[in-house]
Amino acid sequence: MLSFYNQLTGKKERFESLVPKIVKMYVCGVTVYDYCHIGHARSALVFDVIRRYLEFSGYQVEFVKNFTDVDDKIIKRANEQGVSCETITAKFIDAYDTDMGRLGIKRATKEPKATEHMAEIIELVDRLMQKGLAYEVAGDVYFQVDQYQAYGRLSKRKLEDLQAGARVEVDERKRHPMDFALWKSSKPGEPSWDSPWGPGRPGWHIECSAMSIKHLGETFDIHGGGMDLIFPHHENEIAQSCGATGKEFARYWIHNGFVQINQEKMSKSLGNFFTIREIFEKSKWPEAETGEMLRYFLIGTHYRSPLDFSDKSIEEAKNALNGFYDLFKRLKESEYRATADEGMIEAIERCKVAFREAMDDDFNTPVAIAELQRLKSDINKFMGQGLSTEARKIARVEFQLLGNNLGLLQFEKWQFVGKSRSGGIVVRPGTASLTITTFAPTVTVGQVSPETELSNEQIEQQIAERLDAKKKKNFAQADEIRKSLASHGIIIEDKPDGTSRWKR
RNA sequence: GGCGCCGUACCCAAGUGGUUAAGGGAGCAGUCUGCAAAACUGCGAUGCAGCGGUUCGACCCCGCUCGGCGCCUCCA
Repeated sequence: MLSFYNQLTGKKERFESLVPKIVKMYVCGVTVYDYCHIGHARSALVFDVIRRYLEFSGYQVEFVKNFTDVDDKIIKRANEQGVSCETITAKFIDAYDTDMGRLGIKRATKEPKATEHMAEIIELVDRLMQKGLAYEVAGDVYFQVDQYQAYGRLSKRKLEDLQAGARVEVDERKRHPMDFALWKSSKPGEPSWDSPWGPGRPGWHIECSAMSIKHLGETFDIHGGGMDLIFPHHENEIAQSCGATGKEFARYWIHNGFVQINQEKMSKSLGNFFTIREIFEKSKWPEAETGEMLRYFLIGTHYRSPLDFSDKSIEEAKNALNGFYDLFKRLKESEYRATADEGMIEAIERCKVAFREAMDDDFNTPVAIAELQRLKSDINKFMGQGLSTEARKIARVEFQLLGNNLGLLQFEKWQFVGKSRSGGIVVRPGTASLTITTFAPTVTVGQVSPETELSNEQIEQQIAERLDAKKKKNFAQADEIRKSLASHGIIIEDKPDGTSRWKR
């Protein structure tokens, strides 16, 4: 039985969907005014894995992930560049799709945009006005926080506490300092829509309420996003939605932890972030492999814990994944013995159970991965005893099936070709706190191997020559070829039958 | 000021009131191999920041201390 931590209740709870076999899930996407960084990648990935696992568990998942395409930052960016907001948003939505695609993140079933839901947004604001939960001041509409008794139930804060520490200047026109904008009157030159309160645009929080209600209904199962959205964004969404409908909004709330650099939150204001595309561009590995390494690294830590990004962690992920792909390569080789077939089947069954237990327990991906590692090790042992060709195929399929939950182990093989070897990611730590705030992280060359690439044909040619030398017991020459290939990053593995396999 | 999180071996990282504290990476030793690689085997925290307390028993519960961080403002 699946259970996971519900931020709303502050406890790990057994999950039961509102409608049997169907899960309705809404996740806050991004504001499209810039390229996504690894923090965005983590969030998208966490919910991608959750979605995959829910599907694996037999649910049909209605997964809505929005794009915020009306916002101050977008307007600012458009003005800076002298282009329209649409130009900016179209560009970064496109970039989002590309970057997330490279990480193997599946598309949501619906990806609504705020600008396409003005009617629903206005209607929702109007409902709140009708109910006396909102008020208008000179074309702006605010939600009146103290009219919603349960305000603070998600973030576990009291209205009084919030006021005490408020660092923002209080807008005198508000009835309560924490009241937030549902509708903002537009200034000249800003995107605007007609409304009962004059031309304007929606506040940040209302779009998510409007879109989730429209696409998933007034009450739905799961709402997710980054930790930082708990307050005020999600708190406000709850207030607006419940206020308007009088019903429960999302029943389970899931929030992912941050990606950090040198123990600090990765953020634009600290200037310590890496964009996803910059990592792909600077990676010394091909795109598909880089994507899988990143994925492995990002889900190697439980989704609610912080995780520190570094070049070393990517390298570790690569080495860990290599173990699987090395095994897969050997699983493809034929064998007539079936000595250990039975044991292998047992091991696979054990792994399946353990894998599910791990994922059922608050989506514990690190443990799920550990189970796959254990299976890898088991199968290596069985292979030494003798696994039939059929058993080998079964093993490969099982890795693929379980790995699919994590979006891992789906490739036929890892192929380190077609990309120049001149990248690598290095995270340079700041030396003092003062440095860190102004520190711009650099993505630079890691391990440089300036050797020119060899084509597969060239490599095969060399290996044939070496084989020949070996047959003639000319080991000196054979070793010479091995050394030469090694200098190009090619590793040769001799098989028992005298032939060789190789890898980059 | 309010709310909250974290501190597990060289590194990453699970975990739990009572088995041998998962798994990975790196390292070392061995088996195998013409050499090598891979694989396999073994080694690696008498201890889970520190100090107290509760308990028959705590890494896990409580308190304090030290260290690091997050939210309360746009933020994945």
